[in-house]
Amino acid sequence: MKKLILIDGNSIAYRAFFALPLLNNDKGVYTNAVYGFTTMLLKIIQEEKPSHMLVAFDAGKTTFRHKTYEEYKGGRQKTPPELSEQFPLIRELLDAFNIKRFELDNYEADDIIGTLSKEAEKEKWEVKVVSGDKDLLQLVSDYVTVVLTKKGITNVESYDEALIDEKYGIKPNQIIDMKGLMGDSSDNIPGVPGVGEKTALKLLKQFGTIENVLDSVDDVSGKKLKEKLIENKEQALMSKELATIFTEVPYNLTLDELKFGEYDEEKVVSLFKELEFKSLVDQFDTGVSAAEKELEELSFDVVEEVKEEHLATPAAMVVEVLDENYHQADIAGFALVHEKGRYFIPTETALRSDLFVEWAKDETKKKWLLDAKRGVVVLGWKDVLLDGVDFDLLMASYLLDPSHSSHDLSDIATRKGAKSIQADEAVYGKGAKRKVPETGVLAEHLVRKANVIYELKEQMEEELKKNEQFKLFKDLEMPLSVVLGRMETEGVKVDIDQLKAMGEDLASRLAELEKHIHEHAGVSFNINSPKQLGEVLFEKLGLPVIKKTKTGYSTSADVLEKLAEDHEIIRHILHYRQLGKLNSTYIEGLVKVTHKDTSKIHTRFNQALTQTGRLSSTDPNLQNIPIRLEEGRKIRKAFIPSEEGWKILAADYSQIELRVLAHIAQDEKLITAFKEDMDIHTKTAMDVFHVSEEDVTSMMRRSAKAVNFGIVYGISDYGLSQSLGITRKEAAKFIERYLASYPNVAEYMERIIEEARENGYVSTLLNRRRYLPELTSRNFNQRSFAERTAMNTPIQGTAADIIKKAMVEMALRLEEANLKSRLLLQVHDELIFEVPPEEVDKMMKIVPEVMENAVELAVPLKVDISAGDTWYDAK
DNA sequence: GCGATCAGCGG
DNA sequence: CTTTCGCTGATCGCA
Repeated sequence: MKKLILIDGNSIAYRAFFALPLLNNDKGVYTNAVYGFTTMLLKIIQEEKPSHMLVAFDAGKTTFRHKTYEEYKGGRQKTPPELSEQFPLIRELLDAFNIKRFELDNYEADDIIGTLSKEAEKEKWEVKVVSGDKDLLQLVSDYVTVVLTKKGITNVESYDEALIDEKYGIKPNQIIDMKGLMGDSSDNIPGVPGVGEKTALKLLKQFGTIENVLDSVDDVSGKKLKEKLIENKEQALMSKELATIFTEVPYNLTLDELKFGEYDEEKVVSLFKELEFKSLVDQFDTGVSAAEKELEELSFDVVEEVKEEHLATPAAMVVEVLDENYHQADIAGFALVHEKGRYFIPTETALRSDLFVEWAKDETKKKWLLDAKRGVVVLGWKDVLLDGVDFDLLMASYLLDPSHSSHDLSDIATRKGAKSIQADEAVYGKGAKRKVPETGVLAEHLVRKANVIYELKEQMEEELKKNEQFKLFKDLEMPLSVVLGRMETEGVKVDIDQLKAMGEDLASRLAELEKHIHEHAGVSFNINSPKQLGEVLFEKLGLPVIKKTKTGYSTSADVLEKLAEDHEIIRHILHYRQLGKLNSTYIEGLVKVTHKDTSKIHTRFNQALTQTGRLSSTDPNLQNIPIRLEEGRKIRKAFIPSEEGWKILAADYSQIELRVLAHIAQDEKLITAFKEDMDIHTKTAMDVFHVSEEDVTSMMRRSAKAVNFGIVYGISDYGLSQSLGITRKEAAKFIERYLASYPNVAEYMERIIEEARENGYVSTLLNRRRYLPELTSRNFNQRSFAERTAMNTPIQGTAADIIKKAMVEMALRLEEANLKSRLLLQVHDELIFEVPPEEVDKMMKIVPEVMENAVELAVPLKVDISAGDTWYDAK
């Protein structure tokens, strides 16, 4: 049975506004109407569990009713600004809940609601109309009830025909007659003077309709009343007309589009947080989360010995690892769900079973997982090969919408309307308290997880196909996860002794620097504490305060550099910072994660995190090993091949993002520049400053480079001003000049924003998507950010697509050619391999060829490659 | 033991 | 008032 809720948005917002004191959040935004609206909404959702929902709003000031009666709604107080500023927030709220909202020029919310309720009624849907306006009662029928607010906002009363009869003694369709007679001061509907509710009802009980009253006016008792009725005949009829809800509003919605159900819980909670609806955040976290929902019964078997019947294809599979870091981690257990049943298999039972191990490595046995790489790698460490991964729910969820910060199975289940399951955190606990629960609890949880994967596979693939992302999913990200898994498991060899030697050197130099700094300061303090350092510099030494953070003085490097002339201590501090960073993050950090026996580092690439499609690397992050300063670059000397005599080979795309930009903007100037393999920053300087190549100064090139940098990373004029040390205005002018020099780029920037606003998302060459709802935000910062994102994501994302494609292709080539060379790392535009000496020449040819031909663009892709004994030497 | 804050590395 | 991101480490206040 379908159940449609129709909400009179304006009416409820008004009610909420006047019912509640003027709350505001710490940014000074009034939120009381939003709050009231939200509580009402949550209550309705919880109590009514609607399948469909719509909130209607009044559109402009005038409606078709004004043609009938100019003074319609005349004399009304203007909407207080404290309320009108809350409407955009209410809209945002509804969007977060994925509730359709609708307004239409010339019509009131009532008319929209009336039209849709009639429509739904025809389909025999149950309809609930929510409003504070009694006018709506005219819509009540066998299928339609009207919920009116009584006092406050959540105190409501549901009107069906019986209740209307009880209260007024009339039928719903007589409400308009009642209004016609008695009028409505709030809408400035005149009615018949002297007739109030009592008289109106009395007349209607006797005559049924206004028309009948007027026709039989002679039978009306009371001389005065009779006169008034005759005198105001036209006015009464007009008033009835005004009060009549128009039920044939032209609209372009189908009832199905009003479907309510899936929405982004995170988005809602984050909006609540922004609005400071603390109680709602709490209530929401527990009240709507899967944890509190009653879980349906689910039968399953605990496998004691793996038999044929436990293994089928396709099968949803859970390989549970509690440690966040899955390298060399313990497996808590397995679950399999397929057509033959649902099973929990204890770790040992599975791993000692030849049947299971054979099934796992059989690529014809299709497995569906969440985070396949995790499963593959953890089993790999136990020498169990997992092949035949046919579907990865994590990748699917990420590609469909990368914006979700959690791709925890319970969150995906909630979002996608699958059977709800408990969050891992609720089952295992978090932080130090995280532990494996008793077997029964664990088994059930894992089986439920596998069950959800099984349930969602088709739906997710359909969604991917609908978005034309299936190829991206199946031919790029899925194979890539296998490649990444191998890279992670292989690891990178580290010369630990060298690392330690560098550490000792750094430690002694740091001690020396510390001594100097304390002497200069005349006091011993912790240099690593920005708080203490700030006190010393700005209070004790009285240096000028250049920038403040929200908790105190800023002591960041750019601030310190400005103070370098003022005091000798600054140089030492900067140097201390530099060495300290190297020592703690890179030396100590890397030593800590280097495997004792093998001297290898196993990072993890997160393939489902960034909004642009880039990878990230953790535990440790091997994508930010120093290179710019020689001192730091030396760290790379410690990254060595894992086998004697092998080489490290590094291949990086030259200016891949700007080449991608040239391609998508189809900018002839840029395309030519790349075809001729010019130095792109020099070229940009030439174009922006209108000078010839010889006249480009280093300052010009630096500025041009910063602008190019800004284009690639989507920074603001403020960001550019910071990086160039100029004013925001000057930075804005630079950008302007850049865009004037490359009109096609300017056109692209405008086009992509427009397109994103229309579609709600931007996409990359290979159809990766990023949704940008903030493009319509009323908040300048949010909107500007979304606009820069719209411009930048197709560029950075396409570059990510390209290198990912090259990686998959490369893995294939290595296998086909039976090469021993191994891909070790990816650093956004760079691939690092280790290569046996006899393959170096071959690889120096193959790698650039594969990378440069990963896709075909309007410009050539260029790859620089070099080999050396260490990562440092591969430059 | 945890989260917030500041700082700094890479692309 | 806040302006590429993602990751890590040190400090500090709080429980």
